[in-house]
Amino acid sequence: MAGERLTREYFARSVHEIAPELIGATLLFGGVGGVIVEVEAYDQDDPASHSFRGPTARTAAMFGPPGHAYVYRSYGVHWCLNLVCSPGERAEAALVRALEPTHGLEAMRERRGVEAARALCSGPGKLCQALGITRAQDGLPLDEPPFELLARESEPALAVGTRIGITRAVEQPWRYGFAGSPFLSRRF
DNA sequence: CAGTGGATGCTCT
DNA sequence: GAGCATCCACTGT
Repeated sequence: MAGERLTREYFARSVHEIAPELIGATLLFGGVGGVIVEVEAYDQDDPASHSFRGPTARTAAMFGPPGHAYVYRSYGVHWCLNLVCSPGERAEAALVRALEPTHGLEAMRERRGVEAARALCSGPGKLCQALGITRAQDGLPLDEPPFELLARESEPALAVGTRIGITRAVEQPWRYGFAGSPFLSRRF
């Protein structure tokens, strides 16, 4: 299921190439995690992207080197994890929206306070809570512990749709998913 | 099921 | 001071 490690060099390309390839990859944090089944792409010319208006204190990691984490707080309550991509000088990122839990299910259940496997990581806020990811991981490299990111070994059936929870550039088809997975945040 | 609204904190205008 | 890349509980079918 899990292939070779995705290095920071891997992320030195456009998010529009990388995001669909991430479906089926394995993401672990401290040995806990699973298979990425849903991501969204955000580029710098995108009004919905945090990098659209240029660098700020919050978005510094998104303007940093690719292959690192960009973690931000959402609605004052949740954390959301992005994988920073960059073709040259552009600040782009893939928002990890859902995992199929495969490693450390009991740790996830404790942190989430729910039992059902499909409720553990079926949303960007949920998966950060399940894995224990917070602002403390903002800017950390993805190719070193406690992160572990492994390429997929086979190509899954890909679902494509519009992004969720945004108010600008709503029509861009930059949401990618593992077609038919029961672990998505929403059906396509 | 579908739709609504509250919680909550921080960033940027 | 508004608005937000969310989640959950609650309502009404």
